[in-house]
Amino acid sequence: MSASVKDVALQAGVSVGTVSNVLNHPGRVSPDTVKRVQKTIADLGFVRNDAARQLRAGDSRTIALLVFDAANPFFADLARGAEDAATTEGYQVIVANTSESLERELSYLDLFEEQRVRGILISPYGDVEPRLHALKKFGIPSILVDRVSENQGFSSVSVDDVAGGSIATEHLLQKNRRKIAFVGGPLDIPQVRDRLLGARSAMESQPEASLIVLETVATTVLEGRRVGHSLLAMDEADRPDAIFAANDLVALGLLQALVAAGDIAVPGDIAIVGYDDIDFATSAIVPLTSIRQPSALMGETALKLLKEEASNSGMKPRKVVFQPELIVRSST
Amino acid sequence: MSASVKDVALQAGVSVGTVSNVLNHPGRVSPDTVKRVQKTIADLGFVRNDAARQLRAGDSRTIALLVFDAANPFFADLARGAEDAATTEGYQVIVANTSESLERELSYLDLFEEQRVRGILISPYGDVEPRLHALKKFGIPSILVDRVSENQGFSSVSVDDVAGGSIATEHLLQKNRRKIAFVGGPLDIPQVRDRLLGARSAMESQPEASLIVLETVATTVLEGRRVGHSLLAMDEADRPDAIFAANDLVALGLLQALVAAGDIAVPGDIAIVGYDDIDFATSAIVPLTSIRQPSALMGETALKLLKEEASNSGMKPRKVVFQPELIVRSST
DNA sequence: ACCCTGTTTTGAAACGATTCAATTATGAAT
DNA sequence: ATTCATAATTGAATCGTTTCAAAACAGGGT
Repeated sequence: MSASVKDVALQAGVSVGTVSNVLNHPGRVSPDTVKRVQKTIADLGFVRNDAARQLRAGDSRTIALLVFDAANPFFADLARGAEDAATTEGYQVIVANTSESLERELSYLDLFEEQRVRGILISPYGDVEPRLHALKKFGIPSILVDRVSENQGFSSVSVDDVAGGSIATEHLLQKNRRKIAFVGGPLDIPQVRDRLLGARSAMESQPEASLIVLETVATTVLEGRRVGHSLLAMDEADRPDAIFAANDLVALGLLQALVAAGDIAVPGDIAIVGYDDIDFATSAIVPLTSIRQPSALMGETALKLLKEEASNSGMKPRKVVFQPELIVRSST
Repeated sequence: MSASVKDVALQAGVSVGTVSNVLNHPGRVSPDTVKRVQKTIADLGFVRNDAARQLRAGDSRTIALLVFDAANPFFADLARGAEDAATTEGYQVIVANTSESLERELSYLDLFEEQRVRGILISPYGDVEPRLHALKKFGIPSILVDRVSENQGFSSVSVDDVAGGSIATEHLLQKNRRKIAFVGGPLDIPQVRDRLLGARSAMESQPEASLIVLETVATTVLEGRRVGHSLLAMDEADRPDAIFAANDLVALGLLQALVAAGDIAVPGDIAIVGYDDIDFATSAIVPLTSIRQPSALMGETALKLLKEEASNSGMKPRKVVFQPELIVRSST
């Protein structure tokens, strides 16, 4: 169907080795020959077969990025950061989305292993560390993104979520809120757990304040809206006067439900803090106070760590932890 | 480094052909042998090398999705639709983002060609049809997404953007707006051009109404905000009383700039219509009237078309055109 | 003419899975 | 015991590239 090096070699009157050299080490070939071969390549429409190249070379130039919610702009930003860094390093990034399915997460990891990708950037959903360990032994390194390794086995790029949760909650306490609700879930997701942990620790400074937890099945706009409606149905006396949402999507969902109803004012009745500071937090119906994470920078950093680990497999895992930042807007 | 079929064959006391059959046609192998080989595979930690398989087989199970703005939730939704459909069809989707760079767009297409992907779903940014034609001749079909083929050469899944632009503008006219601004760009992007075209045609029914065009360099929140600020700086008498934004990102940017300033009311002074009806339109500072496109369904449909074309290369290009839908919210 | 050095070019081997024609094993029927 | 059909297994050939030791070539110095 399509031309191979052999065809090019034949047509150009050189050997296959020379064609390959023109492609990969043009310096080793005389200028005349380079020109002639290149012309033939153009004439025949030859395109290198990457599968064959990779088979021979043994390694690929592809890095996989696996996230569990591509619809979250936080991950979109992170992906962009990683992609930009990859381009300058000569790698290409493929992004895969597991949509919060453990099954898909594992099946993508299988796929990446078959494809012998150069490395994996992963924001894990389930408990994949054992699987990642196997991959590492196999020669495929991983970097955890937005989460630290449970047992120090992997390098990671994350934000101090405990600190973030604490900052957010302190901010609410400082605004004289005393009945705080944490909305997010599932609670076994480390990001969510840590943010809640931070919230709890901040509560200790105010013994008369209380924290309730409203768990969701996912950190999405839809779930936020659902909880918002349940708050509306609540007896007014029992309602919290502040909400710390596990991320901005949940916070926006809450806003939609609460503000649309009209009889709950934000921040008058309920103050809301989100998390991630996505672009859309600024333009929300009530501009959202949020905890900013340096998403693109995180992606970029993760890619750089991965690059080093891919070329030097004996490295000790490193942990890069960014500090979160409170961005105050109208919602508090 | 890692075990190959040969190693497995040796260890299990069978031939490589048998190992391959266990992997691909287990029915042809006796149950005992299957069991024994599978045990050996597990013991040795054998993982099939996809490059070798693809080299031999000649075709891959990978479909590429190329978009020019992965940060736009519209494309995230579209990607999810395509991915879901792909999973059920046994394909895998890799997503690549060109960030509105023509150079990157072409370089990704080169990459996909080298990788011999099964097909390409592309929402083109630049004028890539000639390139796609070459790819087709090479055996790699493409489906245009969110845009129709200039010369009928490719199948496409799109929304009638002219109709969408027309509906949006009619809605504004019906709300008694007479000085309408179209904000978006660059104007050589077909989606933008068509929406403007639709707007122009709707204007014809109202000779005393006027349409001005404020071109942007990209359809992003940032550009929307920029135009918003320039509107603020405008003499009040000259200001439009309605805006049709080329997409929701631009509309949200406009909202941020206009509403934050406080002296322009939406929709009081200026009504705004966006396009795409992304999730965040609902929770915008002024919930946004928008033109809805069935994004996930479009992704799904595109993948199905591609699948058919990949298995039957002689097909006539088909065009699927969805109708856009006006979603009215507070911003008008 | 010959040797030496450095530059180009060659072509067979290797990467690892799949295929398929050929071979061997199995067992039922005579 | 022999034949025959069917099932199971084999292993060499193949895909297209890269590598690398060896061969060919060029040209300067004696």
